[in-house]
Amino acid sequence: MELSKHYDPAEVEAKWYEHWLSKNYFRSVPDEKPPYTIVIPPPNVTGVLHMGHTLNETVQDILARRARINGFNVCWVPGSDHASIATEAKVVDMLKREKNIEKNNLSRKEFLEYAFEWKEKYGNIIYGQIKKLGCSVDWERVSFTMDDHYYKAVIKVFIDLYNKGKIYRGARMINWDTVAQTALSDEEVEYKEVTGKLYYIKYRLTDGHEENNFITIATQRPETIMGDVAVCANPNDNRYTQLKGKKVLVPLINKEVPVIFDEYVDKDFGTGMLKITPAHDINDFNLGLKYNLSVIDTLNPDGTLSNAAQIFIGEDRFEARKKIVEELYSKGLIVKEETYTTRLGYSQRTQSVVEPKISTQWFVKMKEFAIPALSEVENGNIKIYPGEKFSATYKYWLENVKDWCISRQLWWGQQIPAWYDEDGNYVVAETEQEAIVLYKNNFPEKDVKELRQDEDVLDTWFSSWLWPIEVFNGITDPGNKEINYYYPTSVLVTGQDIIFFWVARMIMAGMEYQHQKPFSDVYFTGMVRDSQGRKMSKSLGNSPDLLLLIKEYGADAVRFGIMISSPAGNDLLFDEKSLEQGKHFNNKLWNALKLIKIWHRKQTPDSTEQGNSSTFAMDWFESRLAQARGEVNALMDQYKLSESLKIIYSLIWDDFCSWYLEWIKPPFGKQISENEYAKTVYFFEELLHLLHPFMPFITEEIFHLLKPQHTDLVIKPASEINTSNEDMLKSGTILQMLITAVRDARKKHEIKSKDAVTLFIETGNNTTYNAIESILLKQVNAAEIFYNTPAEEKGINIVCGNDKILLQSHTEVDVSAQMEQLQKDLDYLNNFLIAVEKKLSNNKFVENAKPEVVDLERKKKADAESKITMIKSTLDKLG
RNA sequence: GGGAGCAUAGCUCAGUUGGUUUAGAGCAUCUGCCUUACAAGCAGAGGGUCCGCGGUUCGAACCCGUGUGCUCCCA
Repeated sequence: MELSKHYDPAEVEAKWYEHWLSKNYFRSVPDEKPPYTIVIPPPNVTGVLHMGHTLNETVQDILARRARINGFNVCWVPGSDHASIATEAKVVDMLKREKNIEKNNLSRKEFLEYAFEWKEKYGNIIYGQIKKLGCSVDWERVSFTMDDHYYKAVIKVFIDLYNKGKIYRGARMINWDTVAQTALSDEEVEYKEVTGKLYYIKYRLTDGHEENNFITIATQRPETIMGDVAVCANPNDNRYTQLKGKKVLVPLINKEVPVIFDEYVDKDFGTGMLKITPAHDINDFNLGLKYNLSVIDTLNPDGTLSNAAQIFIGEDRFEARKKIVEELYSKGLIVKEETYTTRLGYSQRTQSVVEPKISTQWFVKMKEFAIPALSEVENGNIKIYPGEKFSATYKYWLENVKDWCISRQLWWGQQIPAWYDEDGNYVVAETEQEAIVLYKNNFPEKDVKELRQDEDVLDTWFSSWLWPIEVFNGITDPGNKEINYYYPTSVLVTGQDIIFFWVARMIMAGMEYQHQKPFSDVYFTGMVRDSQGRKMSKSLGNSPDLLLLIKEYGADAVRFGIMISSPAGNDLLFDEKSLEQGKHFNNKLWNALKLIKIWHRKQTPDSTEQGNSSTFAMDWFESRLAQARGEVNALMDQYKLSESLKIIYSLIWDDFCSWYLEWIKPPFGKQISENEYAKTVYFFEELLHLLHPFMPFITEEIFHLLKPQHTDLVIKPASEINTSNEDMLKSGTILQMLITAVRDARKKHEIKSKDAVTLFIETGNNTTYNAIESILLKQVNAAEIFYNTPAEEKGINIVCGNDKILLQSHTEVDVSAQMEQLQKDLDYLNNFLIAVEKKLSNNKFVENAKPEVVDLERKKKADAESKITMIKSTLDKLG
């Protein structure tokens, strides 16, 4: 079969993925082998995979494929997340745009039908991308956080925690998203620094009717003055003590409110006088509780002013601010305004300014959950990679954790199983029937036939925190065979940005319901940025389309590119150059295959072997391979994936292609022996196996093109690692250094590669040269080598290690250039010798340093001295 | 404002408990090659005040202190 000039990934990748699926290689059922379990961090069904997902899934696939090769029963569970707020927003938007339907005009049931349609469409897009990328997930286990059993699990957990007293309902200051019109948890608020204005507003005192009898209060939010219920100063602030017992009028609406005193007020901020608006500020709310003040909520859920505001009713809060400022100015009630830098909270999902709001919501008590979640990480039961960076953050959050607001004023999600009567009394139960029974028991005096279920749904994270358990039905069917086998999972691979949202809460849920950690290791990937270090975002347009990248470079090259530039835990600066590097690597592998296939047609019996040189090449590479495999294993165990890939890349490109294949290559017109051929094929297979987790498609393809196989690479067990022979490795290095030194000299003296040269080598290391001689001859195009024989004519002098080489050729050599080079070497060595001698002449060093360190310095000294002698004698001869 | 981390070649990063020659890799750069697997290639080369300052030590990229700059998390 004729192999094409360049490797073409598209067809190959589709073919092998189909094949792997048809053989059920990714299917996992519990058996006697040790399990290796990964649950995918479920992508939101809001859209498509971005580069962050790509990095994540690639890392997981590498770990999964490696574990599979290493004899584990690998189970990688795919799935997606219903992403309550984000998806509902997208569906609402789509309905409006495409169908001209307002959510308000739909029933809950109708809306959910549209939402499920959306989920089908986008869920499938995501799964298609995961396939294209080559992910070895078990497709019979696709899970979704709104699957029937999953839904039941979430409800079951809610009821359980409520009954345990760990969930409660109450009015609290929460974060309100005026666009999505729902409560948010503290974690869903992002703070940004912005420049605002501080308005100094006059509040008139009620007694004494003189015009200028007023106090001035600074506020950033003049639109909330209608919700003021008091003004407050520090009791130690002498400027205001005479106001005790007085009242002031709120501007524009002329409402009378008292002046109160509390040490909370900062005397130095603004005028030292604070307006108290309990409905719109958490601190004001707390003061309100302390002094028994009323709460006047002047905002509607959509951020417009409510009836309670009395003026500008229905105006948006920011519009209202402008108009109120105008009106205050026109009435002479603003003293001044200042620019002021402050931090504002924005909704993670809608990017709107979050409104602090008093609202009755459901909360999870977090303090108790935090204790085991913290100790599992602190006692090393769960290991975080990279550790130092995130353990402290994790600990801080858990030690300062606040209660978790879990109710959302949305439809897309698990509806809260609380049932209310008309007076607001409620019970918590899975079904209405159960609720009625419970209700009759709890409220025997009432006669109610119908209860109304809570309209709200639960926070998405309240479902995804059960992910590692419920994908195996661990909540709905506790102690079943699968959860017992697969749990705890082996590793969680995710982004550092969801350490609190998800990682910490999964540990909490795991400890609560399985009494065991959900995963042994957590591997945090960095964030994917563009090559200039900017975050990838739609607005910047710097987020590439995964499928287009795969089309252009192939999935293997995408995987290569993203992994080679992705140091553990660090952000990844995505650059298509690295994908190109991956594509070139594909081509390199392809060409190595082509070369070996050419040899295949021209084998001869073993008796005509190339002799010592091929034996050396094979023995050396055997050792080099063993060494590299050991390094890769050690790195992989520490999740240093990028470094592992670099080692494999260099092993294949440099050691195998550039050195080994050239060394074993038969001379022009000659043929390779059967033994040499078989060995070379074996090496290539081992290399493909080592690379397979990173680049699964091309490795499987070449593995099969190399020779007829009884198995597929994807499931072929890894062979034992042989020990590497240190002497052999050393000899290999000497040979490489010699070749490079001679080639360098040839180039510097412009000796054409076609001109054969003669080498005179002065060395004490004849055994090594015996083994490597024919390779050396071939690699530097030398006709002959003489050992320890004085040369009659002049030539180019080269110092390599402890040996001296004289190179003779037909080309006229430039003596001065040679001397210059030698002088440079001599200077370097002299300086080096001075440094070593200084060390050795220092008594304290000789006395205090470890003996082996001192010996090493002595050896360095001896080495340097002998080299210096060698160079000097050469220079003398030349001069 | 509180906390954490980082600073090594033009870029992105390695550098294991302080001593393996005067610090390594990939990419980029420069030079020479269409050499019978590969120009998506081969061969070779250049490139560093290890952020500044001070300290500990016989010895510091590495440990300690301090300054500067950047990043992230939390309020």
